[in-house]
Amino acid sequence: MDRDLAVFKACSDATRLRILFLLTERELCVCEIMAVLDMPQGKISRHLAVLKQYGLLEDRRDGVWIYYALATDSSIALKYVSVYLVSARQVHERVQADLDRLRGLASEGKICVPQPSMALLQVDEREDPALLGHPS
Amino acid sequence: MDRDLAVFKACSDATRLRILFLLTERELCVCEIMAVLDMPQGKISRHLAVLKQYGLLEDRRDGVWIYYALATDSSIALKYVSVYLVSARQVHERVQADLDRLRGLASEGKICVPQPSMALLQVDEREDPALLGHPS
DNA sequence: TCTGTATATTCGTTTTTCAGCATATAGCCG
DNA sequence: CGGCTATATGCTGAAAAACGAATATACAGA
Repeated sequence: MDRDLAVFKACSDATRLRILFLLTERELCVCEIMAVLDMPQGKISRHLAVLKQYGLLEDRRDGVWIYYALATDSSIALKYVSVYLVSARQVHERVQADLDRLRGLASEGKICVPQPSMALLQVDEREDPALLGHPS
Repeated sequence: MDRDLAVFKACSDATRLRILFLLTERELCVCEIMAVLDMPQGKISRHLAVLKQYGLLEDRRDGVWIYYALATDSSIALKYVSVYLVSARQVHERVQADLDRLRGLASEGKICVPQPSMALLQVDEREDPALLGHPS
């Protein structure tokens, strides 16, 4: 039961709930979540750490980036929460807005794939965000 | 989404989760919950108030006693939590123990139904808990 | 109206949680 | 190695949550 309790604790914060909804779309790296929610990096990282510690998320490293994804049912409660997330994501406006923003980032080419370092780009080119492999 | 968040906040406390599991059995009055969980009255009342405020419970008064029951789906999250509660109650040992204790109280006649006041009973009879309409 | 019981609520304190800021770690690439 | 970037973590203060103990309210019955 403690494991289930941990799941509910993990879900009982607005930021974490928004993150969970975002991750129903696909796995995401920290900077993508930062960009969508427009929150400072430390805050996002800490919430991700909580979600991972409580068993809701798994992470994998790809070079410099760390991708987080919804964990595959590690407790009874998580199973039901997962179904809830998928069902409710079409209903809540704020979630819809977050998902739209995420897709917007992706279509602009701001996706987390290994790209040449920003340091390689000329200063002038930095003004065009489409050229960047990553959001700042 | 705020309503769903409230549901998760309500579930993110061990005592409240135990209360919710108990209420999957049937509606209960405060003193029954007190007896099963063996916790002080003020604590139980406050947690019930939180659960009610967050929309998970409804209450009705019957004379001196106030019965609490699971609310009928007031939000998306609550719908899934309700299904979770019913599914998980057979799995968790602590929940089983609580439910057993509840049924034990009921079979001993310690049920919340209007009964003659304890003051009416002779002092000697009080020693036999089966004679009491209510747990103390 | 007075007594006793069931429940709610207030108060003061302790614990937990969260945010912001700064700093540390780790990987990439030159 | 050294610089840059992505991410994690430590610290501190503020806000929220939870508790125990005491008090208040509401109802029943004589």
